[in-house]
Amino acid sequence: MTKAHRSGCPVNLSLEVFGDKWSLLILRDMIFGGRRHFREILNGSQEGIASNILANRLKRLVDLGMLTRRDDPSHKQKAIYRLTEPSIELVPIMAALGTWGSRWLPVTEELSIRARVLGEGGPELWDRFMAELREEHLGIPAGPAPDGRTVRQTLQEAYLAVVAEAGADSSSV
Amino acid sequence: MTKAHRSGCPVNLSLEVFGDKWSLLILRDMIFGGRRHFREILNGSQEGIASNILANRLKRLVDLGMLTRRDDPSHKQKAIYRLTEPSIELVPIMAALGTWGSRWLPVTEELSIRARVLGEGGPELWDRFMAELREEHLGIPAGPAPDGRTVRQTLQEAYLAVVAEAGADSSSV
DNA sequence: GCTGACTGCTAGCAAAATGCAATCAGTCAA
DNA sequence: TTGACTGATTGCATTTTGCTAGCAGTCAGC
Repeated sequence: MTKAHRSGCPVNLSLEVFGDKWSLLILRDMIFGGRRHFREILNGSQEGIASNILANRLKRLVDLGMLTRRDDPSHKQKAIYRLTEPSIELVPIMAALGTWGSRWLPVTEELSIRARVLGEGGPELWDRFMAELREEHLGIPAGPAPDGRTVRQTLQEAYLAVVAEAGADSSSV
Repeated sequence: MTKAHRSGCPVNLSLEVFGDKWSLLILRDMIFGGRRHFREILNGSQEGIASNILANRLKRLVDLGMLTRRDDPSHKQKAIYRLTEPSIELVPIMAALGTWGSRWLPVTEELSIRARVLGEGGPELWDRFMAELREEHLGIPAGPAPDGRTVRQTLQEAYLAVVAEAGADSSSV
């Protein structure tokens, strides 16, 4: 099943895992948006992923060990997708991508504020965020938050502040 | 010509620039391998890019402002591709990708030693490397190297040390 | 001059991936 | 029993990729 790798270079192998247009966006929504169900990801995506692509990518990411899939006890047809340690450790990459994109690309203020806050927080904030993701997805206690708020809450508040300041109408996330 | 963006999210926009299987590898070879000519990239690539894909990607990266193209005075048909400030600032992303890939994927020791050294060097080393790239590609003096060697030389020496230790036959880069 | 290696880059074509819309069978609350 | 919802699947047109071959022009050496 596993196709041969093009090379043993870490950058290349990383690209073989998430070097397509969708995989990293799915992981982004799971990491920052807290999404864990198929429909949550499908409908919550700003970019509008197609359901067949999403199904394909979820399967692939599970096969690659980036996600795990389990049945949701509350609904026999529902599946819960969880991050694994490798995907949790994408946080620094997400931060680097967000910082770079915010600097050089035509980002919108609402959608880049999280990236900026995370980037400015530096490795300490990333570590804290990863600890919280481990608690959420792997059941490993993270301990109390230094400032009483989770990192995701902090990011969300920054986002909401921008939205409120920017104007009136907005609803997502 | 410019197609509409899927969203203003920095991660998404970054992926629209280099979220394919080849663009980032081309930039990797230019950054770490010092390659600046079409054939250098084509033949030096461990992964074996096809010439039409390379031509397409180079054109695209120039259009996007990630590279510049100029004629080589030494040969009327030769072109020199140079990094721009945005692509030079991919160094932290490359470092993060390299660190993550080295930890979680089946990398080869020879091809991952550079990533490890760069990752362990941290932001100071990245800054120094970027300064050297600015000198090389933009003509902005970098000042003397702290230890008398360029970062690329340091990485290359680490690579050669691994190759020498590992066995006998090797030639690339 | 002539040759032969080299320059960036194209052409042709099969295979694979993507995008889009419709649809599926099963589940659950009301 | 209805109707909304679950994670997917199907079919089909379009786009992208991968591979092989080849292009016209350039240059060094003889």
